[in-house]
Amino acid sequence: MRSADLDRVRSLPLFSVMSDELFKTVTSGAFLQKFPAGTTLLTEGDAVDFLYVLLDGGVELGATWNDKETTLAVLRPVSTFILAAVVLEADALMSAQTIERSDILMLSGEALRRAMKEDTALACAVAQELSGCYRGLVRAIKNQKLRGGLERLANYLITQKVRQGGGETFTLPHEKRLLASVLGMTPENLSRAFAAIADYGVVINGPQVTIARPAVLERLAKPDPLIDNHTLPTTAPIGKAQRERWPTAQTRSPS
Amino acid sequence: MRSADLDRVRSLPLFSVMSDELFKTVTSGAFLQKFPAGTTLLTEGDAVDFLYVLLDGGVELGATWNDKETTLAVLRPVSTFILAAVVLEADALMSAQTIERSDILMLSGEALRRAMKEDTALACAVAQELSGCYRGLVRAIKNQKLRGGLERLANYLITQKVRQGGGETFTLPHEKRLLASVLGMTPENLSRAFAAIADYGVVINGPQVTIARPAVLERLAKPDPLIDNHTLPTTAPIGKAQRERWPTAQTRSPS
DNA sequence: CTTGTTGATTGATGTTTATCAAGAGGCCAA
DNA sequence: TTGGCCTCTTGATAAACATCAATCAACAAG
Repeated sequence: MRSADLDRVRSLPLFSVMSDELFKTVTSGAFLQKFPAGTTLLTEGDAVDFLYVLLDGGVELGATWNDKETTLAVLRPVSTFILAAVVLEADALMSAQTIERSDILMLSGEALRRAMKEDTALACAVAQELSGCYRGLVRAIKNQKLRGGLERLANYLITQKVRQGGGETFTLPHEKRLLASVLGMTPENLSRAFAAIADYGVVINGPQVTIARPAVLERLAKPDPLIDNHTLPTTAPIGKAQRERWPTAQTRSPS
Repeated sequence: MRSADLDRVRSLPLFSVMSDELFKTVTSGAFLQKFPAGTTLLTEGDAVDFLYVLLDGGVELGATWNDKETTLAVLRPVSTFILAAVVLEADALMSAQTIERSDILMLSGEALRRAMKEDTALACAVAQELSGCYRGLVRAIKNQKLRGGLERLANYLITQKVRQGGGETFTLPHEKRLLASVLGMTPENLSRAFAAIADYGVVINGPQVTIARPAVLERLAKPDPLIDNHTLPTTAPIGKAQRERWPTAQTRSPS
């Protein structure tokens, strides 16, 4: 494994607190793998043997029931995933699939669990990471249960705008098909929602989105810090271990 | 505080791993309070200074946006809540309100955070608890995004039946008004759903529910271990630290 | 007993969302 | 270039869900 990749892992809050030797122990049995787009890394119900770390590319976490499918999160580097299942040694509740060619580091779950028992700082870091993930899910449920489709889209656009620097125009990071699944609607309905949101000063041009009248859009979206996590274009790797961290909200590739 | 209450706290997975002295330290600054029904313990956005432990009664965790309200979970004894906010020293994302007269133990969040740093076993227990909570939320989102209202009700009824011993008839644990909020629908719609589910062999009589033809109801509900957590009428306090623990799924009053 | 309150139910109606179907445009490989 | 495939879009229709209004039963307070 390239040392640059190791450094990126090391800079994650989870691993930055570990001693060098423990880090070596945990990563010794690890391997880095490259996957093409569309690869299923994990299917819901599978036993989970590894903690995954997305170093490059993109991963969708999804779930299925009764021939319906939905997306729970889209991950960008650098993110860990299925930490909760690793901690509990439980089966996965979500499936994971690459959406682009991706570099993924796989760490032995067993080794991580052992390391937690020996290193309080690591165990605390895991607890903090899980807390951040938990709060991200609380936000997601509130978003889903309290808002309608158009409102979810409006808030999504505002969040994207902030995360991409706050400029008037930005680019949708995924296919609209996938976005629809994230937002909990059908692709057809997302199309109509995009058409409807034009009335609020949003201009769509393929993947390019321009928010012409932010004030008008905000009056529709009513963004709320208790639901939307706008705070993530921070440049520093980690301000404090305080900040809420949820997969989809992870620090962008730091370099 | 009564020693019986302390014992109940001690038997929680979170606290059973602590040494006696550490447990004393953490609980020394704690106080037990009795609240009448309908008391707001915490409003979303509030700073969180305490870890709460519900010893008796019931608590609703809810959230609000734009004059709409929804229930994220209903807790029964013995349950802890807002652990994630305590770990991150963050503001609450949910409100907490008693739904009955309740006994609630409040532990200093500060003390708990300090204890985590000193006791690996505690930090690991917190990580496991949070993992369980996280997975509970994953289940909740899947339930919400993948199923329709009638399906959610059907699965709720099956879950209640199992948790109450599996008999043909059982009692709804809350007002229907609250149940509707948990299931993500209006009270009116829940009423209609109850009427509709009669076709599947479910007889409603006030709060009494009889599932006359379980097989028929299951064909509608299609319960799935990756969404529904049926496994909780266990008598033992804790089988292993393995079992998934989510507030609403907490061990019932042990005595 | 009467009154007021609250939760539950039912009906009528409108909105939101899903489904089915069709077509436009881009992209890749033969 | 052509044909096939995919995404996105649009329209027509149906199902699901919310809202508004009214009624009823249960219950507590006067």
